[in-house]
Amino acid sequence: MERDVATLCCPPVTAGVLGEDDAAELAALFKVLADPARLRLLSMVAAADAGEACACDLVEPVGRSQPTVSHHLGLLVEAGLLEREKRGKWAWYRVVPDRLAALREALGPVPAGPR
Amino acid sequence: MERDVATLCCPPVTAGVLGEDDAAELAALFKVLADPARLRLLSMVAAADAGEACACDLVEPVGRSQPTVSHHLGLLVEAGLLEREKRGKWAWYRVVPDRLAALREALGPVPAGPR
DNA sequence: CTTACATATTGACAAGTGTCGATGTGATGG
DNA sequence: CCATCACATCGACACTTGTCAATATGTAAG
Repeated sequence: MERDVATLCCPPVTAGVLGEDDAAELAALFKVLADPARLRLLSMVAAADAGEACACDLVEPVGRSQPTVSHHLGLLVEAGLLEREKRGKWAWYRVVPDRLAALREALGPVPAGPR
Repeated sequence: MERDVATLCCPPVTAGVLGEDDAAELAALFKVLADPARLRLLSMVAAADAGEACACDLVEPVGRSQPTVSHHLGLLVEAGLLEREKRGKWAWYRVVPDRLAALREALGPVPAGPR
């Protein structure tokens, strides 16, 4: 069984020097976002009608083969960025907003907090 | 000359479906963050005393060879996340906060605005 | 059961990437 | 000049990764 990325996450980058382990964990998360196909899939699910999208509706617009799309969706789920629910023969995906927020905070503290 | 990543950046992921080109550009940026050594270097420069750090002080703590560190710093500069200034025989690096902020916003709109 | 369909898994391969040793480039100091 | 130091570039190599065709798994319909 390989390293599970989806557990916790994200000591902020701008505050303090990251240790090798924290850095590796964060890097693994960014690696999931470091692919055009995955970013497009993520945005497609985020823009879907009821907040969820069927895999069957993602294959054609993303312009990759069905196995490739399934592979990318699997990585996004493993990283905790998407949730999968199987209904009948279809697989439905939703974004996990908290996970995205955590990633965002890892890039620095809140932008401009009122004091 | 290859694709320069440091020009503009970042149509947000959560609003609308990304096109292949925008996705590729964003992915290229995330790819730079998708490495433990680079994340550590970034955090080290961010945590440096006067807001800048000499490359000579980064090699040992990051635990990689000098050429490897130079390579990673070069990628961070090319991505616009760091600025380099040569003074004498030393190279000094500063973070580019706007660039980090842009990346953060690409992960979604502002977290939770007071209504 | 059989067929059809949606999705996941496997195997294979080309391309990309992190790493280091060796070497190149410039600046500083004798 | 010549030696030294800081940094960048080059060449090579092991390892990772995105991709697809083929196949397996599982569900629904007849």
